[in-house]
Amino acid sequence: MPTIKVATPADYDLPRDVCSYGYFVLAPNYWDTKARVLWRVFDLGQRAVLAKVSQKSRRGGSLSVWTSESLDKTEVAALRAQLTRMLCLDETAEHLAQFHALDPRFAASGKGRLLRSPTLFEDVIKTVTSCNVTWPGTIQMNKRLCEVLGKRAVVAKAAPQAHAFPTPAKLARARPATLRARCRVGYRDTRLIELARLFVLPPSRGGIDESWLADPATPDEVVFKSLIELPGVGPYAAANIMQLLGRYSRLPLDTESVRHGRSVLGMKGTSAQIMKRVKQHFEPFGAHAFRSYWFELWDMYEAKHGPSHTWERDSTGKLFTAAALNAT
DNA sequence: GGTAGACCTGGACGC
DNA sequence: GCGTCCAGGTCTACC
Repeated sequence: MPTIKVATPADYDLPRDVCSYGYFVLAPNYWDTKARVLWRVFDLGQRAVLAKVSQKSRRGGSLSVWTSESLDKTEVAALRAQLTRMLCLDETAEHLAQFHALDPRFAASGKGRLLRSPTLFEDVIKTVTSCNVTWPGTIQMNKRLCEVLGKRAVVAKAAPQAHAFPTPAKLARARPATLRARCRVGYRDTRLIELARLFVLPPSRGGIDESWLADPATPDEVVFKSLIELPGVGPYAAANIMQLLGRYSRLPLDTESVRHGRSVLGMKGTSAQIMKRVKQHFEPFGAHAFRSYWFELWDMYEAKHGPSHTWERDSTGKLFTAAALNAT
C-alpha cells in the first residue's frame, strides 16, 4: 500500500487541528470520527487520488498519508504542497506561541491552527457557498460541486469520498444552469463561474494574484479592498478569506457574531451595534483577533456538542442551524 | 453613506 | 402532502 510520511511542527495534533474549522465536514473532506483520520480526494493534475491522513502519536508525530494509487515524484510533491497549505504545517510552534501569549486561554489546549483548503480557489468558493445560506445548504452545495464537476478517483464503491474539488478551469467552463439545477447553488451560479475565471486568468490580464495576496508585505487593508471587489464577496466573505490566507486581524462578522455577542458576551442593542461591539471586544488581540474570536466560539460549540473530532458530517449540519444554536 | 428589497434553497411548521 | 414562513450575506437601486 503506497504511503508517504509528512513531517509536522512539534505541537501538531491531527484531530485538534483538522477539526478546528467547519470546512472539515465539507466535501471533498471526510473526517472519520472513529478512526480519527482525514479522508480526501486530491486533484494532482493529471488525475485524482484518494488519500487517508493519519497520525500515530499525538503532538508532533509525523503524518502517514496512504494513497489509493502509487504516485510519481511530481505527484508526491504536489500532494505535500497541498497538505502543507491545508493543515498549516508551515506555521511553527514558535509562531503559534505569539497567539497564546496574547490569549492564554488557548495555551493549554494548544488550539490555534485553522484548517483551510489545499488551494485559495477552494477557500474562496467554499466561502461564497457559505454566504446567505444555512450550514446544511453549504454542506450540500460543496458535496454536489464535487460530484458534478470534480475529477473522480479510482476507488472502491464504499470509499468515503470519490471526487475531488473542481478545478478553476472546470468551474469556469460550467454553465450557470448546470450549477443551479445540479449543484443547487441558486443565484450564486454566475458569481461562482466569474470567480473561477478570475483564477484561470493570469494576474497580468486581471486574474487573481495569489502570491501578492499571500505576501506578508501586502498590507491587510489593501488585501481586504482587493477581495471585496470580487463577485459574491462582501465584507463578511472578504474577512473570512483573509483568515484563510493566515491574516487574522479582521473578524468575519455575521449573524453568528451577533448571537455570540448577545448570548455569551451579554451585549445589547441592534445587530449593527452588536457587530461593532464584538469587533471592539476583540481588538486588543490585534493581529490574532480572529483566532481569539473563533476559538471562543468553537469552545462554546464543543461545550454544547462534545469535542469537534466526534462530529459526524451527516448530522453536524443540523447542530448549526439558528434554531439549534439558540436553544441552550 | 445608509437602507430597503430581491436573490435562492432547504428546513420547520401548520393544516 | 402541500403551502407558508424563515435564515442567511451580497448586490442594486434609491434617497
